[in-house]
Amino acid sequence: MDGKTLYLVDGSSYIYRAFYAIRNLSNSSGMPTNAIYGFTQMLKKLIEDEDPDLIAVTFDAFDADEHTFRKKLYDDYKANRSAMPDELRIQIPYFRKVVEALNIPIMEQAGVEADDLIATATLQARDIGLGVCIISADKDLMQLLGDGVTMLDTMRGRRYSPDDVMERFAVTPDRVKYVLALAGDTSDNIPGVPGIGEKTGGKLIAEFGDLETLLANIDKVSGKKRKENLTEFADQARLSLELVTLREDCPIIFDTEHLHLSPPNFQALTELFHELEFESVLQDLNRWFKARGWLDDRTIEDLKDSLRDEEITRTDEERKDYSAIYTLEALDALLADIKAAGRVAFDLETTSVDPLQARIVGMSFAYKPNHGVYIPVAHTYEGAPEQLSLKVVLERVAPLLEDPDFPKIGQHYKYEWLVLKRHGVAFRGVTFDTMLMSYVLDPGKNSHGLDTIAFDFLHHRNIKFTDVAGRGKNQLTFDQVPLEKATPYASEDADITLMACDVLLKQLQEEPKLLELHNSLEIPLSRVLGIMELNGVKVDCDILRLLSQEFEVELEKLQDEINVLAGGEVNPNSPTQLREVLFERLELPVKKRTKTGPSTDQSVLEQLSELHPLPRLILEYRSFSKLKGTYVDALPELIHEETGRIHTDFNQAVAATGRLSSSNPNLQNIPIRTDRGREIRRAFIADEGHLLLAADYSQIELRIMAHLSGDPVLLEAYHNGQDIHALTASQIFDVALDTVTSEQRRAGKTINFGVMYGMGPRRLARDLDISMPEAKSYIDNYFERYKGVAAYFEKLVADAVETGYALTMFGRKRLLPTLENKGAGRAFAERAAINTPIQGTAADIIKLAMIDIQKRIEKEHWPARMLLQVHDELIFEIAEDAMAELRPKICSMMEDIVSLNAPLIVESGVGKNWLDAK
DNA sequence: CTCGCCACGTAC
DNA sequence: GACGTACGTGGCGAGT
Repeated sequence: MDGKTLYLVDGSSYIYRAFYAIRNLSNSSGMPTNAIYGFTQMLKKLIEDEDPDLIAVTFDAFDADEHTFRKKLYDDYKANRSAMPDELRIQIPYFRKVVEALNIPIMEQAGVEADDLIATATLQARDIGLGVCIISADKDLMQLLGDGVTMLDTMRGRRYSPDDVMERFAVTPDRVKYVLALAGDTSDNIPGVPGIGEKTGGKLIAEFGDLETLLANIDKVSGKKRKENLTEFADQARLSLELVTLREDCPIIFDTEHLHLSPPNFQALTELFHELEFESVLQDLNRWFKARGWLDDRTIEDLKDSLRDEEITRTDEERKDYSAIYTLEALDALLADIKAAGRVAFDLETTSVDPLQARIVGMSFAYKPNHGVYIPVAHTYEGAPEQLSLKVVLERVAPLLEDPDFPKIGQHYKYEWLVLKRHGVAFRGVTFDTMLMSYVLDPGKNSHGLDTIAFDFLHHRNIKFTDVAGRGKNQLTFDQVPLEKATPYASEDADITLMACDVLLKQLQEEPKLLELHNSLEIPLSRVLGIMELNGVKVDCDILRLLSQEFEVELEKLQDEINVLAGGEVNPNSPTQLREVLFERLELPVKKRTKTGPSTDQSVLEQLSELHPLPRLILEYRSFSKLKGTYVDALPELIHEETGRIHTDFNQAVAATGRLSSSNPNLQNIPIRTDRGREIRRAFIADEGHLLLAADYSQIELRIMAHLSGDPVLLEAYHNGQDIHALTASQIFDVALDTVTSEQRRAGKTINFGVMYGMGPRRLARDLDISMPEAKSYIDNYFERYKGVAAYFEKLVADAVETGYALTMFGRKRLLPTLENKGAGRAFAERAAINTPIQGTAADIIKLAMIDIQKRIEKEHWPARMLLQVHDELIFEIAEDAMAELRPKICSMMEDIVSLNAPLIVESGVGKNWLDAK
C-alpha cells in the first residue's frame, strides 16, 4: 500500500442536502444557485482541507425509463419521494459543469445508483491497496466502512469510523445491511419490519448475526408482538435486505492514473463561477491553486481580461443582434428595413463630447428590440477595414433624418442635432428623447444619461465607454476604437435608446401632463437650445486680458501684505492654511465649523475683520482670485476658434425644479452684484452692426407666488403696480407705505425672497444683521399680513406629504420621497415643496416664451438671435436697425405667454455689451 | 498624474 | 441642521 487515499464523493446526496440547507440564493439574472453553491462549497472544502491524492465524484444517473434493479425488484422503491422542485431541476446541469471545470473525474452509469458505484469502487480500491474516504452522510454507505475505509461529511464536519458505526448500530459495518433491512428507511420507502427500528434491529442482529439466522430463530426473540411481526413480515425483510444491499459488481473501469487530482480548467472555471457569481469561492480556490503552483497572478489577470471580452461578445452574440455596415447595398437594405418598421432610434459616434468640435466617426440605428446596426465612417486606426465615406452615408440617410414625418427617437438629441447641423443636415422629426422622458418623469434624479436609463428602466448594464476606449491619459477617441469593440458599443446605444423609449412611454402614458410637457415643451425647447448654443455669444478677449493683468497686480500686492500679517508664506486660497494662521497662530475665535474644521468663509472673515486686519485682506484676495480664476482667465479658453464666440452648453435635464443650467462655461453666474465683478459683463458684446437686448421678468417668482397663493394683499399690490418690497417693509414694520426707509425696503426685499426659500429666522437675522427674536417677529408679521401666502404654503406642504410630490402650474412634477423622513431630510423636502412650484413655474414660463419667440424669429425672419437664458432673463443679439421694432415685440411676447392674476412685467435694456444692456 | 471630495463663491 | 436651484475653482488626499 502506497498510503494514498481515494476520495469518493456522493454527489447526489449533497445536491439535495445543499438545496434544502441553503435557501434563497440566486444570481442577478434570477437563477437559483443555492444547491450549486452548497455543492461547490463541499468540493472546495474537500480540496482545501484534505488535499486529496485521488478523487472522483459519483452521481445517480438513470433515465426515467431505465429503472434500477431496485425499482424492478420493488415497484414502490423511492415512491414516496416527491418530484424534484423546479428550482433544483434547473440547477442540475451545473453540478456536472462545476466538477468538469475542476477537472475531477465523474463516475456514473445508466441504471446504477451512486451508492452502488461507491461500493464497487471502494472494493476495487481496497483490492489495490488504496485507502478510501467516502464523502457522504448516508447511513446506507456506512456498511462499507472498515479497514482503510472511512466516511466524511464535509457539511457537518463529521468523520465516521467503524467504531462510530458500532456505536450507532451495535454491529460491525458489514452487518449494518441486516439492521437496515429490519429497520427500513422511510426516505427510500424501504419497508423493513414494523416495530423494529435501528436500535432494536441492531440488538437483534448483534445477537443472531444475520437476517436469515434471526428469521430461523424467531421463537427466541423476546416480545409477543415483535415475534408476530417478524413472522408476518419475514419476506418483506428479505426484500428490504436486497434493496439495501449495495452492489459491488458494477462494471466500472478503475483507472488510478485518471483519478489523480489535477489542475482545473481555469478558463472554464472562471467563466462558470462568474456566471454563477461565486467570485469569492473562485478567489479562495485560486489561492489554493496558486499555493499548489498551478496558477500565477499573471494568469489570473489574463483570465479576468478574457472574461471582460467574453462579456462583451457574449451579450453581443447570444442575446443581441449587433452588426456593422460596410457596403451601400447593406445600407440601402437597412434604410428599407427602417422605413418598414415605421420608427427608428438614432445615435452618433464622434470624436468629442463637445458638439461644436466633434467629428462624426459613425452612426447607429435601431428599429427593433435587441437589434442594432452601426455604420462606421471614420475609424482610422492602423488596420481598420475600409468603410463607407461620411459623405455618401449622409447623402443616403439625410432624407430619413430630415423627414419631419418619420418618427425618430434620440437620447439627448440636441447633441445629434448640433453635430448634424454642422454637417448640413437638419435633424427633424424627433418625437421622443429618452433623456427628456426620464427627466420629466423624475427631474430629481442625478443622472438621465443612457447608462442610468438602461439600468433603471431596462435593468441592463451598458457596455461602458471606458471599456471600449480606455480611461485617463490614454483614452482613445472613438475613431481609434477597433470595430470589434465599437460595433457592439455603438449598436447598443441605439438599441437601448429604442427599448428604453418603449418603457418610458408606457410610464408617461400614465401621466398625460408629463407626456405633454415632454412633447410640447422639452422636445421643441431642445432645438431652441441647440440654436442658442450654435449662436454663441461674442466675447472681447482684450477686455478680459486687461482685467486679468489688473487683477494679477492686485493679487500680488495682497499676497505680500497677507504674508507679512500672517508671519510667513500662506496661500489664501487654502482653507487648511488659513485655519492654521487664523485660529492657531493668531488665535482668533472660531465662529463656525465645517465637516473638516473651523470655517474660513466670507461671513466668518467679515466677523473676524473687526478683530484683526488680516481677514479683510483675505476677503479682498478671495474676491479677486475668484473673478480671475473663474471668469477672466477661464472664459478666453472657451472661445471657439472659428466663431470667436463662446458657446455654452444649456443643460436641459439637470435641475430638479425644471430650470435650465449652463456649463462650459456657466454663463448663468456671471458677476453682477459687485462693481468690480460686473465689469466682466463688458466683455460680452454684440457683433458689428448689432446690439444686445437683455429682457428680464421683473420679480417673476414673487408674482407667481402671488398668483398661485391668491393672496389678496399681494395681488392688489401687483395689480396697482406698487413697489412690492416697500409694501412688505410697511407690513412687517407696521409703518405707512410712504414712510418706508431705504433700509426698511432692503429688509422687505430680503424677506420677500427669503420666505420663498423657506428661510428661517437665524438666516434672516444674519443677513439683516439683527437679533434672532427680531427676525422671527418679521417672519411672523409677514405671514400674519400675507395670510393667503401662509395658507398656500401650508397647503403645498400638506399636498406634498399626501401625494409625495410637488407640482408646477404646468404639471411638472418633482418627487419628494424624503418627506417621509424625520428631521433634516423632512425639513429640506418641506422647503422644496414650497419652492419648487414657484421656481419651477417660472422655469416653465420662460421656456414657453423661448419656444414661441424662436419660432417667430424664424417665421418672420427677424434679424435677431437668441443667445442666453439666465432663469428670468433672455439675451438677444439684434441688428441695430431692427432693435426699436423688435424690442417691444419680444417683451410683450414674454409678458403674454401666460396670463397671471399678478401680471408679468418684462424690463429690458439695450447696449453694445451685456453690462450696458442691463 | 488622475480622480473625487471639500470649501468656497458666483448667479437667479 | 439652520435658504431654494445651479456650476466651477483651487486645495487636498487617495489612488493610479
